Amino acid sequence: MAKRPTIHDVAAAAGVSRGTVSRVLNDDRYVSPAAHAAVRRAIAETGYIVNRNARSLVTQRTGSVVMVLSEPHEKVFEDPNYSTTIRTAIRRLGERDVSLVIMLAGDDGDRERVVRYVRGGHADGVLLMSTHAGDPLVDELESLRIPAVACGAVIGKENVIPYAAADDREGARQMTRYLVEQGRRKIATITGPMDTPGGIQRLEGFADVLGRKASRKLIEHGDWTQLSGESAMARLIERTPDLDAVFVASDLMAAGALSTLRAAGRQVPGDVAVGGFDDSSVAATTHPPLTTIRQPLAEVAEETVRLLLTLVDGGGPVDPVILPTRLIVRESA
Amino acid sequence: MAKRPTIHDVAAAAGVSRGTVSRVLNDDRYVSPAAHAAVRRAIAETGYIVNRNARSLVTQRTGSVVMVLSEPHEKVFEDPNYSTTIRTAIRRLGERDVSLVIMLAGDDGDRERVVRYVRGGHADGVLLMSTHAGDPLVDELESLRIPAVACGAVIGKENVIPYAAADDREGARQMTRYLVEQGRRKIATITGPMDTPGGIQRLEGFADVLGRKASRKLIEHGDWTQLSGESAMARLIERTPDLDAVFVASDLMAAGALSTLRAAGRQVPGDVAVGGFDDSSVAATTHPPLTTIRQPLAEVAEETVRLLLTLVDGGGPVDPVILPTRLIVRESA
DNA sequence: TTTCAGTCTGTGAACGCTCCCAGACTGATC
DNA sequence: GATCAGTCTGGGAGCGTTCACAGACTGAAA
Repeated sequence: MAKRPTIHDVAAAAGVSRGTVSRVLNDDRYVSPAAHAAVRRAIAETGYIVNRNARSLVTQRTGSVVMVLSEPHEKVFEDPNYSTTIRTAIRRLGERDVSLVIMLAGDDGDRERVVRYVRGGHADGVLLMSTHAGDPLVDELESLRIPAVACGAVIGKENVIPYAAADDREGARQMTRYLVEQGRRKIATITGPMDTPGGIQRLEGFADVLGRKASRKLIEHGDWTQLSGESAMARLIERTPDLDAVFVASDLMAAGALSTLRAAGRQVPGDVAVGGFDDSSVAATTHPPLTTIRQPLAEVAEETVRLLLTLVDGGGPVDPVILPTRLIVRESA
Repeated sequence: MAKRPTIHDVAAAAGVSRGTVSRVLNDDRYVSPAAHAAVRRAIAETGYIVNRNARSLVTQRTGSVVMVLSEPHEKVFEDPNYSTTIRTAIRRLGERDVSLVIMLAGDDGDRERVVRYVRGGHADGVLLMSTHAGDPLVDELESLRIPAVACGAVIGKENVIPYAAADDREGARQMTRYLVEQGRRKIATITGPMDTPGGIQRLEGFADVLGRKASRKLIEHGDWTQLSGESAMARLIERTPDLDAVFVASDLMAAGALSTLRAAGRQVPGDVAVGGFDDSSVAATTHPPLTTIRQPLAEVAEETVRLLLTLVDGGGPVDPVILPTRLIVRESA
């Protein structure tokens, strides 16, 4: 392979200096139309491409951001929602010619690698995914003063790490209200982990609507996995056999709840109505298909990226963005 | 934030020259134990981290590889299998301190961006995912002579792009044999797209077992999506109402086939046995749970990464790796 | 005519690293 | 004590950019 052309080669081909080429490359002021045209032509002729390493060396900017997935290894991606977010982020960043590096932060070794990466100046910004409350990584990033945003709030850091998120609380209210309207009287809930915004806020929304009817014995906690949905449902029907509805804080857990109910001989929605949350891809494949709350995942991802790019460009402090959810009625409720 | 320490600072702190520090950093020969210790200590004290840009500028190596997802935008990630592959790749690469950049290659604009990225020397290698037959990107990468491997064969380029893959053909044979052993007589199949290895080879395996009984009218094609599974199944039962089994080349399509069968009033597995492929996460949530073929996805991903790193390290030509599949019996067959 | 602001261009000096070469120092061998 | 191979170290050059600055040229205003 022939050696790659450098800015010198372009300058020579265009009959101008390095400086002028650089100015054209960076859309700087003060380049005559003639010089501009000559440089453009020379770039096309030589097939020149800027060397980002050389550029980064002097600008201290990398043209890439890192997405950090803070889940224990086994769980990463278990939630199909990740896919949408990643895809959307790549696309939006790509349009701005920013590339996306993905790193895991499931254990201390991983976290150290992330910190080293960021401290090494290899990313202009950090996009946090599913970061749990108290994650030490957040403090470290904060002290490095690198632009950071989160997709979904970081509990306890809502005022430090800007974020975009779906309106979990209102979404939970929508579903709970719907169950009430359908005439359900004994409504239980299976929540997510209580150190995640989805876990906390979806329970709050549930309680907002039911008030004191949301008794402790009608609440069980899961960890977003299907298996945890199964066992939480089992505990609920054992404790309150006459419940007639359950709001499950994620579709995957709802799928688990459905199998438990089926195994227990309860008809859905005849005996028990089941409401999910997410409108993820499993929602359509369960039997019966899940009535659920759709989160505008793509929009959340887009907003997250927008926030990050604003920060990276020095666009000053930004406010969290909360996007509305929507009830999707299928057959389970 | 204080300016980041450079190799000069470390050298000064250790009382040696830049050259010696660089030698320690790169595990070069000829460094005295004393100098080595002094440098290590100085690195710890100063909190020094190498600047990869500066290093790349001279070594022409980046310490990162790019994963290219060659699917039309809407489809990327639809298949939950992506998640496993990405996660595994990140982890294995991370262990070697190689970072992973993900790019989309769904349209020409995307492809051009990928080529520019690679031509710009920003990656040491390319990991292709689900690349279709005839993708122009492959030729371009070939001409750039950058190490490239694929996760799953690239049709028509099997001898050019090394790959790791599950044994699709044998997997299809396993399932078909199983259906025959269960006493099924009229066995149909829903294939994947015929420009993908999974589409082609799973059909071949099916035909291997059934011989001339695999008549054209028992074959329908899908595009991996659930919807395509639904409609393919509808065409099959219309054309051959007395079929008693169907081998579907992916779990997602099988989920679609299940709903069509249910809507048509056929009992599964009573009237019609359904066999899937992938053992992806949907396989357990369908009703009834899918009997399917498990692909060793994580191992495939690991092998793919290993191949790539071997190439990147100049480890010479490598051979494709084919890994065995396994029948998972649940309830649908 | 002079002055001046505005426009445009070229050049040297970084950025932080690795590579290579020259040279110093060891100890063993002739 | 000279030679030599092996070990170890320092420093100059260069990787491909951007940035700051100096200087040249314009045309309009004083």
